[in-house]
Amino acid sequence: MSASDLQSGRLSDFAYSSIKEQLARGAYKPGHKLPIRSVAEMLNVGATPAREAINRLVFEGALVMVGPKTVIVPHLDLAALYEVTQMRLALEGLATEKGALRATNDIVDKLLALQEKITLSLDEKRYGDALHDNKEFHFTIYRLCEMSHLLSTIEALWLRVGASFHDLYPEFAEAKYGVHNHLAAIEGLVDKDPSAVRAAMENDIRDGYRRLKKAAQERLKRQ
Amino acid sequence: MSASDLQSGRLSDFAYSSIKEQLARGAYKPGHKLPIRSVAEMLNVGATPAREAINRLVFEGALVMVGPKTVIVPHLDLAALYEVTQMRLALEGLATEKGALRATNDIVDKLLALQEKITLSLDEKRYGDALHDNKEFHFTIYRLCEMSHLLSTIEALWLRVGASFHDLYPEFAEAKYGVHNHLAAIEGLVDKDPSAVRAAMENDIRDGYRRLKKAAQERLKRQ
DNA sequence: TCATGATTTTTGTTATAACAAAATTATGAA
DNA sequence: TTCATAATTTTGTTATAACAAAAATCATGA
Repeated sequence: MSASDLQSGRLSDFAYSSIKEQLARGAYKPGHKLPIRSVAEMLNVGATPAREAINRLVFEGALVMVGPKTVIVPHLDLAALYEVTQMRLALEGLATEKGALRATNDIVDKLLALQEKITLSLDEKRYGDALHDNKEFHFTIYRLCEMSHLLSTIEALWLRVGASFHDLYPEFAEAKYGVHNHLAAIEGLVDKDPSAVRAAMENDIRDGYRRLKKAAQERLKRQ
Repeated sequence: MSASDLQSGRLSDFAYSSIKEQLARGAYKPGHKLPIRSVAEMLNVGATPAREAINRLVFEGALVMVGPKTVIVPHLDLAALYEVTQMRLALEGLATEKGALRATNDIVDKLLALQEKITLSLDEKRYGDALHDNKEFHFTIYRLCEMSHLLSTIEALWLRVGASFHDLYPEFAEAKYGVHNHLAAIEGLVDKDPSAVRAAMENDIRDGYRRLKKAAQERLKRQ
């Protein structure tokens, strides 16, 4: 991917997406520094778009400033994980409940297909694919409420947890977590029962939180 | 206020705060355009900080892009008001519930003092002061949970509604709304009853929503 | 008067250079 | 070695100029 590939002419957006993707795939270890000029050179853009992208990610919490002139990929931080989880429960629960009644048969079919893909990916230990489809599963439901600002706020939360905890996901994903919750959510959609869908999604978020927390704690102990 | 007054050396932050303040006090009518160069000249800064501030406000939803090169102060939009209100209920409810047990006697005293100020301001028709202290009342409670990212997300929501609906506040504030809810919240804090505090705050948010909606609808009819 | 096309102006974006401040490295003494 | 201090490099920020594209204005026709 290079700057010329981007449909939007804005290099700032290109830089933003690029860094975000690197973060989401865990390309940078926690503590890794991201100086403007390095990022600019890496992406073949000027300092202005690189700076803008970095600042935006700092603002969203995906990167952190540890000094007046140093931004790094955040370290594991259980307090942050807890805070993000609480916000996720509130906002993703809201999106779920508001959108649940709008689920069509097509949506249900899409979710079922996604769940099959997820299960298959987990069986074949393709955790990256599983995580990708897991995200798509969630957002397929959240998009139903048609609240754009809510959606983008939720996305920022996913980015935040993804950036800090991505290196934990492999061991985290092994347990086939989420299958049961996802099926319960689909059932709630079919039954036109918003609060049931919400409960299922909240359960999914809480399960994920527990596993991530455990994995993070073990990681911390080992080091 | 001029650029040299700012403690943070960053002109971007100065520009951001300045525009935000203008928006919050309703200095710009909905539809007002904010071109980078005009803002830059007005604030005596270069194009870069002005651009950065505007983009940030667009990202937060306080300003909107209506064309590839035109950002304006958003028009009244009932759908947006609803969306923001739902998010406020979720996030401010969360902050309230998580922080309620940490309220000390000092906090309660501060809230009581603020409430007296609010009532006095309303009696004397100083609505600007009343709104300011109302915000301080809310955030004094929200700050108790000590979740910084949650706090800044909530602040962005207040900015968003403030920017679009500020011109409605005078007629909106006349009804002495909120007094009862605020007192109920304080009572819940004293009783160490988080869900009671949350209920009071949610009630406050909902009351405000109803009034703003009504005022907006009347305004729309009249025009 | 109104639409439509051409022209002019305005505007957002970006690369770049300069500056000040922070971060890093080197140096020195205990 | 260890710690403080000085020298050096790196870095964030900002103003500016140039460019392309959008918006506004004007002109022209019916």
